[in-house]
Amino acid sequence: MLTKKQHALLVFINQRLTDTGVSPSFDEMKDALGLASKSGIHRLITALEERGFIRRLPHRARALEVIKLPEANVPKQPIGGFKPNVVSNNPDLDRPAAANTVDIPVLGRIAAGTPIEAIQHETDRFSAPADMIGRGEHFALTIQGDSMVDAGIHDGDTVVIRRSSTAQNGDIVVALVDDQEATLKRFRRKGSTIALEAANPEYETRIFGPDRIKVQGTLVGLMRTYQ
Amino acid sequence: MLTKKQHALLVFINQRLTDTGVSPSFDEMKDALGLASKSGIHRLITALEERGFIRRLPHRARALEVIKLPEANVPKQPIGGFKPNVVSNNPDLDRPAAANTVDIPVLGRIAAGTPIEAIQHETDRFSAPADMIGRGEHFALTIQGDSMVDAGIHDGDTVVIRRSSTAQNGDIVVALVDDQEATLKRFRRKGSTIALEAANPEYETRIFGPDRIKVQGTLVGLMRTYQ
DNA sequence: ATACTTGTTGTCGATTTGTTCTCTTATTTC
DNA sequence: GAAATAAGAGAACAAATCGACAACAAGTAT
Repeated sequence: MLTKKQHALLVFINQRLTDTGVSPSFDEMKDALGLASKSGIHRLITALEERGFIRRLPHRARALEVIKLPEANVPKQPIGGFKPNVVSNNPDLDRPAAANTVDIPVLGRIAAGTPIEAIQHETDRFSAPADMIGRGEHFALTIQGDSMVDAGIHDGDTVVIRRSSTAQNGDIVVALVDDQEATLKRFRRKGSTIALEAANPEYETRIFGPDRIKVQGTLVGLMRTYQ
Repeated sequence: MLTKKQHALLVFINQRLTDTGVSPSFDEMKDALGLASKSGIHRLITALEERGFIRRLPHRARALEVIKLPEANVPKQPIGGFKPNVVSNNPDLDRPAAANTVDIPVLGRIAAGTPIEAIQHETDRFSAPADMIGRGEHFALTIQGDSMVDAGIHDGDTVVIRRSSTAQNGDIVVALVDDQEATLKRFRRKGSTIALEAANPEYETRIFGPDRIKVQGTLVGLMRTYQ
């Protein structure tokens, strides 16, 4: 899963994080790996993020977070090492995700109105109540736009989606149109075409040939925070 | 995840909070970090809040709360350390289990339409994401009726309420009318009267004298499950 | 041969940090 | 309740630190 360099960097980042609580900067990482420039680090970080080992806030300094470690039993037991009262240096990792919640990734924003872009990388994590999650793979998205207001889905809401490539008539789904735009709409199959209906009279229902639409998942939950 | 300064400030705030139970003021933080001005503190606080380490009440003095600490196992065990009859003033931190959730009671159903009855006893428990919960006591209710649909609150939704006896104009609140009926409505004070507005043209706004209404809490979150 | 990983150099713009000041809002005090 | 004081919010400026990225070269495994 990881190359040596990627692994080495991940271990270093984790080390620093658990030791000091402060993310290393690109320069510090560069020195730690004995490189002459930060560019290599940049690529390694991108790769680690892509593979889901770390998360970072874009355009923020020292904003790295390790979200999982490679299964490898990194023999990190420092020889005389002992860890005072700390079971793990990364509680988020071993906790089988709290009794009644399931930790799922937030994969970005999705247009309820005019589609913006396909689903991106993980941008955050989110704990959803277990009873909202059935079996299968789930993820969350943040709603942008108001095309689904009549279904009680407002701008800024977070929706929980169960990954699935099929849908029943009437389901609200995340659909990928022409492998390009992802949008949240009500799914309806009409004869040999597929209609994506908004839940807002100001938006029109769009009808496509079945080959232009790929269902990414179906809506299973919604959360909103006021204030 | 944090820069040195952010980390240093977070540690300081946590220190003060666990030592004295009182948030440090911006000036005290400024002195603690050896700065000449509070502005820097302001930005650091903003960054910490953005990263989810602290929470604060806007426009309130000394209203900080640490909601998580960096993974670092800061060896903060005061040498002869002992904790005076306080397990911790920050339950969120020692609770080893529940990741980012807070367990709150569900106190029954509430009418969004015609009020049914006052809030009953606990009927269930519910795990809400921590970021939905601010400070204070919270509880959940299940919505019955459709008087708030235009606010995106539908029949069957679960709402999270922060217990409070006051509300700002425009807040959605749980109001007890004549000590009898509990209802979820938008709160608006008009002169010496209180208006409870539905978010559905089919329902009328009801206006009461201030002595007939008791605010029970304000709406802070909403969850819905499809399927 | 081809694709991928790794190293390096160097540029450019963004973020972080420290300061000074001004304003608005809370909290106290009289 | 009014005035005085304490806090917090935030704009503006400068300097240092940082991260994003393009381009080119070299090593490696398929």
